[in-house]
Amino acid sequence: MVLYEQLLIFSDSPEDKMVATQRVNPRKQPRQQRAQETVRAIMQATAHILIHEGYEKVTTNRLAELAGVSIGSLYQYFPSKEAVVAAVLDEHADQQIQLLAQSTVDLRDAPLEDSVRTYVHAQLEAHMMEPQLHRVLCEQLPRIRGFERIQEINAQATAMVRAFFELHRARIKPQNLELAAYVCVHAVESVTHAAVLEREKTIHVKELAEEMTQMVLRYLLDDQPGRGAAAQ
Amino acid sequence: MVLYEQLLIFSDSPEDKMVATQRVNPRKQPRQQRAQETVRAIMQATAHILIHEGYEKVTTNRLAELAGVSIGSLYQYFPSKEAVVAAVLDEHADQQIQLLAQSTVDLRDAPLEDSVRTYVHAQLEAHMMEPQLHRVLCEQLPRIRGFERIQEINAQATAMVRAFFELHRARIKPQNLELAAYVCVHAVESVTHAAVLEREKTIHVKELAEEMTQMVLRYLLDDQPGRGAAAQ
Amino acid sequence: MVLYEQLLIFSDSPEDKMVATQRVNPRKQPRQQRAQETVRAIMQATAHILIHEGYEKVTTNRLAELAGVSIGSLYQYFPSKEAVVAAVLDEHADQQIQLLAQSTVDLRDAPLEDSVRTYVHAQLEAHMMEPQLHRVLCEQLPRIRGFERIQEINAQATAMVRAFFELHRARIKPQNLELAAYVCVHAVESVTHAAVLEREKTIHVKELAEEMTQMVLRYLLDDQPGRGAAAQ
Amino acid sequence: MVLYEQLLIFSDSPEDKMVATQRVNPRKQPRQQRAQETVRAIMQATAHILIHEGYEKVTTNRLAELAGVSIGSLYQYFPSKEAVVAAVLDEHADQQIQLLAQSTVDLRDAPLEDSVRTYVHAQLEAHMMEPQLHRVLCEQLPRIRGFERIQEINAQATAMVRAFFELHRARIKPQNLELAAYVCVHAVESVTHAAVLEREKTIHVKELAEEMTQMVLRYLLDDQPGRGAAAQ
DNA sequence: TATGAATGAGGTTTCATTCAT
DNA sequence: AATGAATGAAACCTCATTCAT
Repeated sequence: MVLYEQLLIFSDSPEDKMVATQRVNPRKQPRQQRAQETVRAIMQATAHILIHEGYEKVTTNRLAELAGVSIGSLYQYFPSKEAVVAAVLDEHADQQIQLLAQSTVDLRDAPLEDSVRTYVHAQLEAHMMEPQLHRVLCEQLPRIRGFERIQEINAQATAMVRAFFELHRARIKPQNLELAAYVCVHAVESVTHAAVLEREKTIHVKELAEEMTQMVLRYLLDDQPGRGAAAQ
Repeated sequence: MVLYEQLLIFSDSPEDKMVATQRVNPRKQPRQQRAQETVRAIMQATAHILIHEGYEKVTTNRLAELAGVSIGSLYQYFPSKEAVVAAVLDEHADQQIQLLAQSTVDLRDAPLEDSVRTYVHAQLEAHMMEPQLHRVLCEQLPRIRGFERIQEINAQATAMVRAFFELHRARIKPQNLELAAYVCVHAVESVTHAAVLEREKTIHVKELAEEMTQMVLRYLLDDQPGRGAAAQ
Repeated sequence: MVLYEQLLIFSDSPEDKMVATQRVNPRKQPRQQRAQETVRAIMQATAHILIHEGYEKVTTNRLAELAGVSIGSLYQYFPSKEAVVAAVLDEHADQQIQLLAQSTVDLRDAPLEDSVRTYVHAQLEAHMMEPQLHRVLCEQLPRIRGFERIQEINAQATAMVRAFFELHRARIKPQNLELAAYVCVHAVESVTHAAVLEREKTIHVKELAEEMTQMVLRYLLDDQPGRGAAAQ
Repeated sequence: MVLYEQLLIFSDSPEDKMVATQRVNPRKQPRQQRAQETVRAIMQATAHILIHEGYEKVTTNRLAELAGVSIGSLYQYFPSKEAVVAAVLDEHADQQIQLLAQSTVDLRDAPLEDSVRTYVHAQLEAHMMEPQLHRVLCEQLPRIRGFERIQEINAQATAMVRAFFELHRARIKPQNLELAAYVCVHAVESVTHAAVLEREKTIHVKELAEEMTQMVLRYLLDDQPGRGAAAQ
């Protein structure tokens, strides 16, 4: 439960999102169902163009056209082009966080080895949701808000992992748990990231996951129990 | 010498660069000194705007104005705005590669422990050259060409590291050297990357370097001789 | 009726024109009346500049300014400068064809002499509609699309005249009716053309028409009935 | 000899051309051989681009590059881009006129039938010299100077033909010789023109020539002696 | 005389956004 | 609420021409 509770910090509750959105979006909230559909259509159109044509091709007029609404309607619900893209980005990030949170529920009592393995797999899965959208958001959108969000997520993940390490402090070799958590989180996140973004699947995902698990465990532990079972 | 020779593969010789540049740049090469100065001024202006105002503020007219040349002169040497930015990017990447190559000369006969430590430090140093420019190139320019270049560099680094692992195969635990090299290169590169990009220097560089070194070594080796000596 | 039906082939019906225009014009069609007026204003401005200043002076900014609309509005309805000019050209050509078609209605049962005379006069009248615009379109616009259109029109006119000759084959001397039609159509068209374009009206139009009629008739017929009546 | 002498009016003598060129070209005349070659290279480059890419693609920088000279050298001998094109146009027109003049030497004592036939053939040949260049000059260059030159040439040809008609007035039916000459010259010129410009050689040149000859002769003469002999 | 670097006015076009309907 | 016509600042880029070397 440790992880679950921590992760919920990331995930904005619906109310939070309203507030957050309102910061970027002074426009009225869609109340009627028709309006909700309009917003959805716009965001889908945005994702579609991002995936298939890239950020440069995202223009508000095109978004509206593809969404089948008028440009005026778009500006009823989004205050600017950036706000539209940010909404798509947020939705994707939220989905990732949800997945990560769900995957790491109830790790409190698990052995360290299993927890690490589960975390690594959760990261991989999270990166592999809608990989095309993920790719374009990572590659092309740092300037909108992506970078901050990723750093923010990683910072929270580091805090969580560090807290988790505290529970197992006795077995863990590195003295500086903060630093150890930082290194582990970033190493796992970015190897995962790189693996997902490289289109050619020369890298077998399961093998990669196990290798990362090994790296983290060997780094953390002096003794390596259960290693034989885990080795590929 | 192993590393040195391999790394020189990255670094385009001046002649290669002429050719490569020409592929993106159908414009004439500056022959007279005056023209060389023009090109330099444009690239410096570009770096300056990238650092201080971001990519969105890079416009050809502003570049020319800041460089103190006419817009026409810019287009004599660069076929497009993207080409100017790409040139800056290339120059920076080349400098990084040079540094990495120089730092890892003569690792052939060194013990594995020292080699890894040297490599990690070289990565850190390479990322810390002109960190502001580095930051903006990483954050804002993936779409120009940065992503491909980074992947390319990492791919070559992986090949190099893998070849290096072969030399020490006897001591190395992971069976799949390709995968091991992949994981190590990406982990080191991206932890480094993340550390450099986070502005707040809460992370002490030397400590971080040592931690990454430990992670890699423990991952690779069954025995950890000299670990006491390496610890700071 | 022969001529009338044939000529209607030239004249695109409104629906056809929509389609044809769309091929050159990926922009949206004006739906509201306001938009129609905008399009009209742009085309009138274009004609005005073409007539009074020539093609070189046609720039999109000037067109928009003279039309009293913004440059953006111009690009809402025309994809390029050339498209604007092409639209003006098409409209003029269509008007000419309409005139020619109307003038040659019901020639089926007329004697050859009258038919030829009517055709010659129709050509003259067609060339004399908006002669200034006609002049500049002919002189300065072959590269937009004018040349193809003229050749196309002449090709269709040749087919029509040839079919007409077949009806009178018995009286017609030249054996190769295709060739005869080709020569007659081009001769009449281009003498007319030259006469209209020469500003100085040293040439009296009526006389010229009669002379061309004589040329064609004498070329076609062995006997020249009614020539005395027609002679000037 | 009548035609020959008249035609020489068209053809500028070398001295005249110097003068004429100087009107458009205040630059120094090439004296050294090297300079002559420069001028030649520029004009050839111009013709090449005109033929293969059209007028829009003619830019002074490209001309200089293709000619293998510096842009500065181009401006030593031509005062403007238009002057370069005009020089090519003039050279071509002069060549056409030369050909026409040579072809119609010694028509003074020939029978009218032969003279007309010779004239028609001469027109055809004149239009078929370098047809690609001819085509582009006619289609794309009216605005430089082409139109005036063509009208001018036709005006002189009309004068000549009219003078020729005077010699044969007794046999010629049309009363208004000026008008008759006008019609004949333009009809022949433009049918020829159209035939040459239509790329598909569906029209057999010899047949066409004979047909035009017949048209002119039948128009001019009441009796048609030797017509049987002429018909192919 | 020849070179080619430099110029910069001015061209075409885009696109985020507004606002009358 | 929805529409879509209109806006216009501002982007990119060309190319005829000049002039220092």
